[in-house]
This record gives sequence, C-alpha cells and structure tokens, in this order.
Amino acid sequence: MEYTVQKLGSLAGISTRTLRYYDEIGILKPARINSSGYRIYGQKEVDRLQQILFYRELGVSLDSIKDIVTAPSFDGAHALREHRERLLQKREQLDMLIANVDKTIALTEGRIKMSDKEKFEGFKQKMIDDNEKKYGEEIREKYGKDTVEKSNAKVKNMTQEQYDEVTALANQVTETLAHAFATGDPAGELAQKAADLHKKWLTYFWDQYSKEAHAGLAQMYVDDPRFTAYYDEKQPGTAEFLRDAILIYTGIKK
Amino acid sequence: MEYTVQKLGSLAGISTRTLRYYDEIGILKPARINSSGYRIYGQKEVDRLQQILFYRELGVSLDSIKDIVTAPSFDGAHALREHRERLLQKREQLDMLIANVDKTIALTEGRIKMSDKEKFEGFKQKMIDDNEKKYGEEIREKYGKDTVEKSNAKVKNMTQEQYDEVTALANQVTETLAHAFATGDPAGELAQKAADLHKKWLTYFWDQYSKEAHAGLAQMYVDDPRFTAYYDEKQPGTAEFLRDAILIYTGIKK
DNA sequence: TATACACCCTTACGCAACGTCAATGTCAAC
DNA sequence: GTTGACATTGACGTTGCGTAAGGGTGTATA
Repeated sequence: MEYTVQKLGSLAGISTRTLRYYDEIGILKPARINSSGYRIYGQKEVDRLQQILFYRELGVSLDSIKDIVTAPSFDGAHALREHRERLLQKREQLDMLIANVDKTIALTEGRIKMSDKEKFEGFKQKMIDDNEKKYGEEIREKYGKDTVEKSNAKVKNMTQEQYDEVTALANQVTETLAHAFATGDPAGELAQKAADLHKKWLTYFWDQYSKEAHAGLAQMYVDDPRFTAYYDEKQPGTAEFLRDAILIYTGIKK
Repeated sequence: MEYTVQKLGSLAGISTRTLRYYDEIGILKPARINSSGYRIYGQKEVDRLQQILFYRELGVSLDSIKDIVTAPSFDGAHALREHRERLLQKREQLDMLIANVDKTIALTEGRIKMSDKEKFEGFKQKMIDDNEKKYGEEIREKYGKDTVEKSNAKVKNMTQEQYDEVTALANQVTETLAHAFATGDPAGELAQKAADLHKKWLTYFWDQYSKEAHAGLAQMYVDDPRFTAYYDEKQPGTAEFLRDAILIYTGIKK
C-alpha cells in the first residue's frame, strides 16, 4: 500500500505538516518522490512511523529518536519489548496520580489529612526522565558521545537540607561498607546495614524503589568500570562486596 | 507553612524558572513579596499549584488553565472529580497503546497479521483533545467565547474516501430515521436499524465506542437545542425519537 | 570582619516541535 | 475549462519553559 502525506497522516493521526517536518529533519523520509514532487510512503515507512510515535509518546526528543532509528544497529523487535516496559511504567505513574486525586478528594471532604509533599506525588517525572536518559545512553554509548554529567544536574534541584542529608548518607554508606568489608561477610550484620543505608540513599534519587532495580544497580557497580573505580578506590573488591551484600539484602541472588 | 521559589519548586518537582513564569503569566502569583523582593508562597498557592499541575498533566494549555483557575466560579472539589475521570480515560488510552505493542510484537513473531490502521491504534489522542475542548468549553461557554467551529476542523483530517463514507452514512441515518419515525415505534426494527447506523457513524469520530457515551450523546440531542434543531428540521419530535431508539438499542433506559 | 556560598531578583535570548499563512503547482471530476 | 481538494516550498509565529548574564541578600565560617 502506498500513501501520500494526507493519507498517512490521517492513518497515524498526525498532521501533514508533521510528516513534512519529519522529512525535513531526516527522521522519516518518503520511499520516493513522484513526478510531481509528491511524497510517497510505503510499508517500511509506515512501520518506522509507528516506532517513532512510540518513542515520542514516551517523551523522547526527536533528536534522540533520529539517533536511535537511523542507527544501523537498530533492532525493531527489541525496541518494541522496551516500549512495552516503559509504557507499563508510565501506567504505574498514572496510577500514582489517580491515587493522589483520590486522596485529595478525601482531603476536601475532611476524611483524611495530607501533607503538602503528598499533594505532589505522582507528578515528578524522574522515572520518565530516566527512561529518556536510558534510551539516549544506549545509543550514545555506542557512538561514544557524552552523557555522564547529566545526572549531576538532578542534584542541583535539591534543597540545601536535602543535599546535606544525601551527602551525609553517602558518607555513612562508604564508612559502614569499609567496616563490613573488613569482616569479609556480605551476609553479616554490618554489610546488611550498608545495603540498607544504600537503599535509603537511593530513595533520594528514585521515585519508586524496587528490589529488582536495586539489585540491577548493584550489578552495574561491578559491570561498569566507572562505578567500580569509585567504590574500589580505597579497597579493591569493595564494589563486588557491595553487590553481594545488596543481592542478599534484596533476596535476589541468581 | 511558607515557601520560597526553590522550596516550593522542589516540593512540586518543578523548576524555579517555571514558578517565576507562572507568576509572570498570572497563573500563580505568590501570596506576598517580602522586603527583599522574594516571592513567598502560602497554603492557598500550594493547593492551586496542585490543581495547575493536574490540568497540565492532562494536556491543557497554560492559557486555558489560567481561564479556568482564575475564574470566580472555579470549584476545586468539582475539578478534582473531573481530573479523576480524565486520568482514568488516559489510562484506558495507555492500555490501548500497550495492547498495540503486544500485537505488534506478535506480528514480528509471525503469530498474527495486522492492518496498517491497527498499527496506530491508541496513538490518536482525539479523546484527550476532546477533553481539552470540554475543559475549555466549560469555562468559555460561561464567558461567551466561540468554540463551535473547532469541531469542524476534525473533519479536515479525513481522507476523501472516509469523508464520502461518513456523509453517506449520515444520509442513511436521517433517511432510516425518517421512515422509523413514521412507524412511531422506537423499539421497532427500523428505529433499531437507525440506531445501529448512528453507532457506525459515530465510530468515525470516536476512537472508542461505549454504550454509555452513545446513550449520553442521544440524551444531548434532546437537551441541546442546536442538535434538536438539526434532527427536528423536517419533523419535530425526531430528536426525541432517536434518543429513545438509542436508549433501547444500548440497553440503557434508566 | 571579610569572604564564601547558596539563595533570591530581573532581563533577555534560545529552543523544540510543530501551527499557520502565503504563493503556487497538480489532478480528477463535472 | 473551471472548480475544489489535493500537493509543494518558504517563512514567520507560538508555547513553555532552559539557560546565561549581571547583580542583590542572608548567614555561616575562617
């Protein structure tokens, strides 16, 4: 089946201007141009547009989308499975917002009390932003662009209070971890306390804590040399030790 | 509790720039300005910001939000119940998207076939846009601005084919309805056929059909003089007749 | 007491992702 | 052969902020 701009647009629920713009920025070029200069799209373009819209729906910038879908290593099937996950996460966030509304309604009816902090639960889109970063990272790492400093930006949005608490916690983690490492037992009391402190520290950055994510991060400490270097600075092997402690802590051993 | 820009910003998960901008456009002004020119926000502003963020999350433009929340007739509690509904609708749309991904994955695995149309199900945000319109209408109707012609714009996004089909269907509805009206029986075969045609016609405009919505629309044909006039043009009483037929058709009688 | 440092302010330019004309060419139908 | 709905390329406008630049404020620490 072949489509002109309008046909494809109405099929996908987007404007013709959008299609021309996508052509202009090189994100979706028509299969061919006919003798009158009309853009003609084919099957491949339809499928690609679907992918683009999935990414767009998930808040990825067109610039990043371009990097992703034009990469020779792009794997459509793999991307779909990722979309599924992100969409489920998005639904979780929506559920939090709905819970927020319900609570606020109860508040107006005087049935409950509610802190100011609670009133904004579900709005913070850090999860979504992290996704965007992940998407970006995946492709940028392959092409060697920078992305590291971005995470630092998040810290800038903290209040002084929060910042102080967070750095204090971080210090506690490394301290406890050093003592625990001396015992050599990742299942021991000290190591488990370090894991617990690490979790507390994490919750400053994550809107939602999950054991799986915690365990995944711990594994990354070992897999990613940047992090390994950070934890191993004073004592080689500490990163691995922390990972083991966290795996035990979360109950995810594998 | 009193907040400066940064405190309120980190509480709500937005930037200080955003707060200053909201002040600038008059959507959220601080409770007072202290002796050094600092913006100080109080309890009322916190609650208002929450409302603003709900609207924003639902895709309402800041301009519309301003109209809504600054209106003297604004009813926060009522708005919250609406937010709840819209959020649930948004979740339905998300579910459709997730279903879409699942289907597309099945497609890549060769388990099913899928039309191009299906590939874009869940993306079309007509529902959401309608919401936006409704929000706007509610307030604009109160202030007498125009909003009628907007719905016509939707038609412009159809292909010629679709447009032809839709007008043909519309004609069939009025024709069948005229015959049915002559029988005088809204439960009769002809009237039920008219209701069925009306449903088919509707699906061109609605992304999701539901009996409740269909019945609700039918009632509106009677309640809103603009629509009543349309159906009663040739034969007074036709709008009411159609409503009765649809109520029987959908099984929602009340 | 100074000086560091994290706050606050206003002004102003920048940017993404299109919407919206304007001016013009194309094609099928009546 | 002239409508009328399609298509094209500029080009400027809009929304909702991000991001300096340049400068005052408030308090803790050296």
